[in-house]
Parts: sequence; structure tokens; C-alpha cells
Amino acid sequence: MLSMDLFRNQVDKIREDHNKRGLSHESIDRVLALDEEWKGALKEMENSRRERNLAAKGIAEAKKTGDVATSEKIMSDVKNLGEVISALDKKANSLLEERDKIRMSIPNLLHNAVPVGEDEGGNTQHSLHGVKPDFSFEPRTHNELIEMNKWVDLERAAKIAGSRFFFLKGDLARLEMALQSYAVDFLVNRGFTFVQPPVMMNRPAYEGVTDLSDFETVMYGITPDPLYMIATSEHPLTAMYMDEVIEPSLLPIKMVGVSACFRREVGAHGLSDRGIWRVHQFTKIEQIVISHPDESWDHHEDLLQNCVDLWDELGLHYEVVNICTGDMGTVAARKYDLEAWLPGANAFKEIVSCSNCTDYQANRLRMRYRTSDGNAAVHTLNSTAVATSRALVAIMEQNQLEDGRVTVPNCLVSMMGGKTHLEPCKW
RNA sequence: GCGGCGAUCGCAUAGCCUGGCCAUUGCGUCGGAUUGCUAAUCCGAUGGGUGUUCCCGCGGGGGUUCGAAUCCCCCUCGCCGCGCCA
Repeated sequence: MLSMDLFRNQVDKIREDHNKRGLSHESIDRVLALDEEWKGALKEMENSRRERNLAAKGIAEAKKTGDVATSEKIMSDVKNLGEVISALDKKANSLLEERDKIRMSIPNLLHNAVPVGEDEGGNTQHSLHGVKPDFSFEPRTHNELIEMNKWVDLERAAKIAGSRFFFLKGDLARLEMALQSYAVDFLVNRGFTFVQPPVMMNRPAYEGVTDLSDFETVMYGITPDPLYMIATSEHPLTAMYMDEVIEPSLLPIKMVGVSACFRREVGAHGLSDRGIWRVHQFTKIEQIVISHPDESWDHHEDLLQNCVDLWDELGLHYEVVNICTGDMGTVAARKYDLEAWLPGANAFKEIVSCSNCTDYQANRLRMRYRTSDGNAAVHTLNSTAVATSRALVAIMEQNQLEDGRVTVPNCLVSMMGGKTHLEPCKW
């Protein structure tokens, strides 16, 4: 959410941003109009309140001196003031609510370096990493590999849970766990604190971190409790300091979170989504930084560098992409994606998303830090380290051998009990 | 799940019984002053807001009242005990 200060004093910045995104200015104008209306209503209410406060003082004084006549006169004069105030209060509140409802839907201001484009076709390559694998045979898709090696059971998962769920078995399941340990160790060594979050959140906290439309298309609601399954540990970890004033000496707060992630994936279909690429439940290791506003762009580059180093060590071929204006979403001000090369699909596909959300989530969450000049919003950043199901797909497809076995990345061998290749599962 | 107790500005606290001055005090943090002593002392600031001599704010929501941190009801969370339990 953009601060009201921005609307009142620098609205041209918001307008320029909307032009870049190709959005109409209707919402901006509506926020400004409602803000003026709200100010008017509030002024009216405050005047009545002041009147009541003065009267209350008069009554107190009169009663002290035993002046019954005066106190009773004032009391009858202001008897209906309470109702007037509560009516004005209601009016002001509904205007404020309406203003902020619209404000919630207005996207974050983009960083200047974000390329302008209508959709994902406008994304630009930032850098290319690793070596494209060269096969002496026709490489298999990950779907073929998990089937021939019996590493994943989609049918039985569908039977007991539904489509897009999976059982992970044997060496591939073990590799999944190795990836978790590897990624956590990697980031702990770079000064991040390992945090395991709740996997359910209440609505008020959730509204602080995500686009409102996500409640319809992304999150699972829990019955009968008013909770939502998290779509990523970014959400609980970012909301962790909701409604708090953070001591500046604590900044930056750097966390590496691991959790199961749950996504409804409404509307997602297609051949490319089969297997374990797009699923309702997967595990993700996530980097989170809560930062001083002046340092967030440096942290954003650090988060990307951590990903690059981590994925280089896995020995994979991938590219880093600058996400363009049309593909950005509401929360991030700038975003890099890592896209891994999938030989089976003959394409680069998204495995990591690295965002600086500046003060957008912090404003919604009322997450501030103390300054000599009052409290100010912090900045929040998040980046995937490893989404294990997608990392497994990339490793399987890039490291496959002609017989269908898969070479374990060197950095994971020790966590696989010395095993250098994934062997088929017997059943 | 049951019973008891609680929630006050970054933290800790007073005020609540008995409704009415500016929500008290300590600590921490920040700013300033001063002094030769690894620092001390003094002063100031330190929840939010459209109108900043004003208004709001005492976990959230409702109610009573001319007036609620204070009285009543509901909810949330926490602590203690009991029950259940991986």
C-alpha cells in the first residue's frame, strides 16, 4: 500500500507509474477525492468532540463547586451531542474505509530500471549462467524420468487428495531433503537466521502481505477456523513484525525460512504443468530481509547474488531475467526471476523469484522502525532460495543419463550418504 | 475443553474498587547542553492524525452515561491449574 503522504504530496509519481504500467488514473483520483471528503467529515466530527469535551469539563467544575443548576443546564444542552458524534464518526469511518480499500488495490511504485513491457514477453535477460548440457541421446522430460524410476506417485496422491498432489519416493525424496539442508546451511553461512514459521495465517495478517485477489485464486481457506494455508513462508516471515516498531539496531533482519507451501493454482492447466512442476503443495526455502529503506536496493542485489552462487554450486544452466512492468504484480517494486534450462521442454522455466517490495507491505502491516524524526516504514524483501519440486525437475532434466539415472550435484553428495546417482525405486 | 487471573505509548509500571485535571513513573533510544576522566550529570523529544493552543489512542468490538483506561456484555490473545494429547 502506498502511503497517503505520497498521494497528497507527490501524486505525479504515482501517475507516471500508472502510465508505465498502462493503467487508468481512475483509482488515484478516487483516493484523492475520498481523502478530501474524509478530511471534511473528520473536521466536522472533531468540532463536535471538542464541544463535548469542553462541556464535560464545565460539568465537572460545576459539580465540584456544588453548582447543580449550571451542571444540569450544560448536561441538557449537550445531551444529544453523543449521537451527533457517533453519526459523524460512522460517516468519516466509512469514507476512510472506502479510500483505503481502493488504495490497497493500487500497485507499488516501480524502480526506474524496470523494463517497460505489456506482458512476460517484455522481460529482458539480465545474465546467463552455467553451461547448456549437451546430450548424446534424446533427453527425457522429467515426467518420463519420474515415471520410469518410480520416484513420484501422482495417481495414488490424486486418489487420496486430488490432482496436483504427489508422493515423493526413494532417492528423489532423499535428494529433496538434501536440497533443504544444503540451502539452509548455505544461507546460515551468509548471516541469515533459520526460522520455521506457522503454515497458517489469519486474514488481517495475510492482507498485509499479498494481493487481495490471491484470496480467490491462490490461498486455501481453513474450515471452520478463519485461517489460510500459507502460499510461501515469505508471508508469515514478512508479517512477523506486524504492528511493531523495530529498534533500528536490529536492522537488517535476515531470515531463511523453510516451509510447505500451499497453492490452489486455480485456472492452471496444460501439458507443461504436468508432473511435479506445478503442484498444490511443495517445500520452499526462502530468503527474507527486513531492511532500513536506504539499504534495501543493496540487499536486493545481495539476495540475487546468493541465488546465483547457490545455483552455480548446484551446477545448473539458467538465466536471470528482469521482470517488466506488465509482468510485475502489485507488491514488488523490482523483481528478478531465475529460469532454469529444461532440456525436456527445450525452454527456460521459472525456478526463483527475487523481489524488493520497498515499503508496500510494511505500510499495510504497520511495520516501522524508530528514527529521531518519528517512526518510518521499513522495507521488505523476499527471494526464493530453492523451491524443491522445481529444483528436482531442473536437476533431473539437466543431469539425466541415457539409462534414466540422474547424477547428484557434487555439493549434495555428502548429504546423500555419498551417493552419486539417483537409482530407480523398486515399487 | 473447563476454572482462575490478566492485557495501559519501544520495554516495564501507576491509575480501575469510588467514571470528570494534561494517562503516572522508571528504563531504553534519539537530540541538545555541560564537565578532563572508559563516563557522569542536566534539559528536551520519543503512539496516531485532517485543521497540531485541536482531535483520537489504555488488546478488539459493542453497550450504559452529559462524560469511560475506569462500569456492563461479547471476542481475541497471554499466564496458572485441571483435562486431553504427537
